[in-house]
Amino acid sequence: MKRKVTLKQIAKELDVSISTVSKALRNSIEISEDTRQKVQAFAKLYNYRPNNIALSLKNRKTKTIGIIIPEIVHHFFSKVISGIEAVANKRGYNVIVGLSNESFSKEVINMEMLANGSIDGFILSIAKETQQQQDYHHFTETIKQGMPIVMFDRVVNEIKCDKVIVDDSEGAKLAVNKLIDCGCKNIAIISTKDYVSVGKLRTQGYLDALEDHKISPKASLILKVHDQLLSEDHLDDLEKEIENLFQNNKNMDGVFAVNELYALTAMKVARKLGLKIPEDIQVIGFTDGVLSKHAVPALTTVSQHGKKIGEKAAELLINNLEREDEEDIYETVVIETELIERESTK
Amino acid sequence: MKRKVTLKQIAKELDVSISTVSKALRNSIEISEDTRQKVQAFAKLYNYRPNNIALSLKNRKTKTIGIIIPEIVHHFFSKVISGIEAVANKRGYNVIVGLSNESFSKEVINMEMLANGSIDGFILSIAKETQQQQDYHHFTETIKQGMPIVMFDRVVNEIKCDKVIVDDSEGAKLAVNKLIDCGCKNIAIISTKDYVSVGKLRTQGYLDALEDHKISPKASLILKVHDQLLSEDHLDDLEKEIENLFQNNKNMDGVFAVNELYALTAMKVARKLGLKIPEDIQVIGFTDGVLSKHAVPALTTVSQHGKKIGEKAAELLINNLEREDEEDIYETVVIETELIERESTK
DNA sequence: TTGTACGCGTTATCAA
DNA sequence: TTGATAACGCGTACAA
Repeated sequence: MKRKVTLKQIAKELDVSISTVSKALRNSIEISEDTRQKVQAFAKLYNYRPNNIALSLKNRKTKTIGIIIPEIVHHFFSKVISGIEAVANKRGYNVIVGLSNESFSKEVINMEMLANGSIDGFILSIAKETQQQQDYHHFTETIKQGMPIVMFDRVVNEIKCDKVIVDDSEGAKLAVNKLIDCGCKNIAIISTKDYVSVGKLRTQGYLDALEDHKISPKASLILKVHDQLLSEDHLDDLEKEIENLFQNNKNMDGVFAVNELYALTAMKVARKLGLKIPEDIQVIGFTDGVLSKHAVPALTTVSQHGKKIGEKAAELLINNLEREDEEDIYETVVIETELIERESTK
Repeated sequence: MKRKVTLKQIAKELDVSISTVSKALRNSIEISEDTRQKVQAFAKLYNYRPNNIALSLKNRKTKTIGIIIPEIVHHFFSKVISGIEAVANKRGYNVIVGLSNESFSKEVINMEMLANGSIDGFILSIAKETQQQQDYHHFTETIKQGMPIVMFDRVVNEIKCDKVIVDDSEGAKLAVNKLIDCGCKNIAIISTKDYVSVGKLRTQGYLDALEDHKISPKASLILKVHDQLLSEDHLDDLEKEIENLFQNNKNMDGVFAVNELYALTAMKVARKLGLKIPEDIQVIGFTDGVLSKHAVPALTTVSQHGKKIGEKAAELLINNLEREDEEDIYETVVIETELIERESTK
């Protein structure tokens, strides 16, 4: 087992100085053709590669991007990562991932670990717990120390930084308008508690769409699910809540759900109650993942274009990192949502 | 925007030497109570944290693990990552992710980038193209340079390193036995071309199970799909191939598919042909992802316990990294598969 | 054409 | 009790 070869070792072996080796490898004209060839041959033989860590230390930049997301086993976040990764690699950056598991403290710890020199900047989506506690000091601290942040999807307005979002309320409107166009009169929404920013915004879009059509919202048609129910272990409880919604609103003929799981569960309940989709009740979800595509019937959804979000976020971050002038001009990029019509609507 | 504070700055500010500061912060008994307090207070005020990169350079270890996987938008791989991440973080390691996109060259490039000092060791699953070309020099090179590798799921026997696998052929047997027990007489397998190791192994398990029950395999019941068809863009072609399978085997009453997508597509085709599941035909898939759980009917699958695979892989790697003696004793850990019975079987 | 010295941020060793 | 120095690996300005 031979260690990675360094400049020093090559220098010693060839009986020249370290800097000669360094220059020779970088094809400096200062070095004679002769020694250059010799050094390069030797380096090739031993498969020399400059040590990234040493370069990072010297250049005071690591060429790696830190990503903090709440959860990786999630189609949307995976898509975003793959978008970030694609752009990052193309521009010579690596990607390091930290998971917050929706926990505030894990988010803070993870960011601290990475902020101490491991990365050049962050791309992140905020943990639910952080949104709930509204404690954002770790973001302000990080930014103050000169490390840029790009937030996506779940963002916080108070923090000044680049952001990539989808227009959640607009996307929701798109969905609800579609349901109305398809003849639905009593449309329910299955959303999350309000502190989850996207849940709140999508609910707003739902209300706006109703208002635009002069339909007055009914409280009983608005279900704000406790988000613990998103976990795999509480599927039954989620089902029960949604079944209540159905039972309390016998005339319901449309459902807009703020994520795939809620939508699929709604379809399941409907089926159980003997309702036909889309004949008796139409369903639209948010987030275009595999579940929607392969559901039966295939689910009409609002697509967020996760990969594009990731790409854009990476671009913003890297542009910022490589910008010469140190001006703080922050952008908020809105990625268009798109209604993907499938079989769960008429 | 103030830069991260360094020992040097603290030293200058307090008019002491760098090493005094360093020692004071590490509670060295060499330092007087007085200066220790002073330094610590100052450090706290300015939120001093040692620079990871400098530590890495000095200690010649980075405390980060490199992961190379073919694809992240995939429930199984996401699960594995979350398992790795959990163990890694608990033991003070970070995780850096590279995607090969099933491409040989991307796999090589990604590994080269990370191997040059950025990480202490690899956890990886091999790209399909690499399996096809059977060019493994980048693995041997890496290992030779003293950087340990742990392979999972898609492994290659020729390389000496730790491995975490599921017993693919045993899992497949489990599934096919179940189908036989449930009364199936004509069981098809939908697999991949043989160069994909797991496809080959699962096919072997299928054949073994048949043989155990003295059922002679029929060539027409064995479909080896071109794996480009796994991509989202070729769903229609996949469907067509599977439909042919059904048409050519009218008496087929069971299907074992080596992944979720093939299984779901089989169910779709069955439905299209008017076959009832599980009454007319029973289906079992491999990989227990979200698709299986939320399919209609819910799919019986062989679960690989992806998270556990990741955890085990991380353990093996870190144990290796932190082992004092430099012995090369490599383990191959087999994670038990488990048959999760749902509604697609009787 | 080649080599020396310095600095990136730390820590360990040894000297004061 | 404190400080100077070397070392980790690299690149570069400057000296020889």
